[in-house]
Amino acid sequence: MARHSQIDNETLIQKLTQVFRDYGYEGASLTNLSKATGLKKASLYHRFPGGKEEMALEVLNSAGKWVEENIVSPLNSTLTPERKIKKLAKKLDEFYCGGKHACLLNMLASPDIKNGLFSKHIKEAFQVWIKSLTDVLIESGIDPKDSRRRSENVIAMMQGTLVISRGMNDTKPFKNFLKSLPNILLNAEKN
Amino acid sequence: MARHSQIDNETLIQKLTQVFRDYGYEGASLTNLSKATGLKKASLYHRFPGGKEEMALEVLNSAGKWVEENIVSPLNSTLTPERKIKKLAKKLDEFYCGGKHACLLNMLASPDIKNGLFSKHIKEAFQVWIKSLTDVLIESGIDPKDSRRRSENVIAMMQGTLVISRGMNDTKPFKNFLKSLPNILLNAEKN
DNA sequence: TATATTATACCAAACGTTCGGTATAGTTAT
DNA sequence: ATAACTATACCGAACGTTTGGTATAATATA
Repeated sequence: MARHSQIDNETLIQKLTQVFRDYGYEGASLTNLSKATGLKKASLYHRFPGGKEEMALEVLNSAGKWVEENIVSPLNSTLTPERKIKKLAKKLDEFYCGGKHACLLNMLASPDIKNGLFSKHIKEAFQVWIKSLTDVLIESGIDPKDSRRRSENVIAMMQGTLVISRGMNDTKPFKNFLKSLPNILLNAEKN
Repeated sequence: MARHSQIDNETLIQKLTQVFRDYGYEGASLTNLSKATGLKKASLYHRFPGGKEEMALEVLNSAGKWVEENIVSPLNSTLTPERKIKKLAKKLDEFYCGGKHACLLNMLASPDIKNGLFSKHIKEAFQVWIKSLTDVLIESGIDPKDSRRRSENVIAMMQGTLVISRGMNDTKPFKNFLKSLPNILLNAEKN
């Protein structure tokens, strides 16, 4: 009964995500966000009456949903642990664009932005990551405590290689991490 | 032949460092920096004529020097590899305040701030970290290629556990990383 | 026509930065 | 000894710009 949006919600969120990932919260100015989406400020405020805060929260939620559908859910499927991990690696490569993009959880983690508005989301997101992985390892027969420890290590490696890939302007660290994923998770003796 | 500084250069840089580490470049406002140092904005410009850019660069340089003196140099000493790694863990704990502070290399890594003004420094810093560690492992008898791979993994784990510790508001991940450091570096079979 | 959407113009507040000037210390000249 | 001078450290106030945010008018669709 009215005019059509000139950009659908999904791709809108996607464009916003790119800016928040590359610039962080403070660095993601409305000018940036406007340029990236092709929408003027007023239009952005029409779509997100809550302003920048709402945009960031929606971006965070959207990423959470993507992870739920593409990572967590497959990890809960009936595939063998080996196949799950292979699939995981593929999806991670897709999610982080081969290591070219930083992680939102890192870029929005500062507890000092907006009175820690994102802190809760981020904490929960990390917990989801770790739990999903842990369950797979337990299922594959690894001792629960060891499973948990390995999962935490893997999430740390993921975040760390993303940081290093960005800092060195070279996606190799992240790529290598993905390659070694199955080995680390399922075959590691120590570490 | 002039008035005394009310804050010496070293502690000044130290205070600035805290702000840049907690807020990132864009988040570190002159108001923040002023409050943290006790110097008014104009006074900060007297000490750093180049403004915020110069402050961040000095902070980066200072951190680099600290690492050189407290990390790299001990790793080049005549201690046994085991003792070096133990010392390393202690210094890392000190450097990152037990995991309570983020790493500058992560917080300033965005290639989009100031036309990538910090990119070169950050890249070099990562290379220094990795090379120093690699040399120790080679010295301890580990295959050079393997040494390099392990070192990269350790730096990734360090960055990753810092990210997670911040995101989960819990220093355990970083603390656990420090504890496992000697094992990962010297005894690991796989990963 | 009715309404969802976008564009123009605008705002107060905060941003990084600059400037005129004061306070304090050490040096020099008397 | 002391007054004049120089050099550095500091600060209040303002600079122009950009920030996030808001009216209000124009546009396009149904």
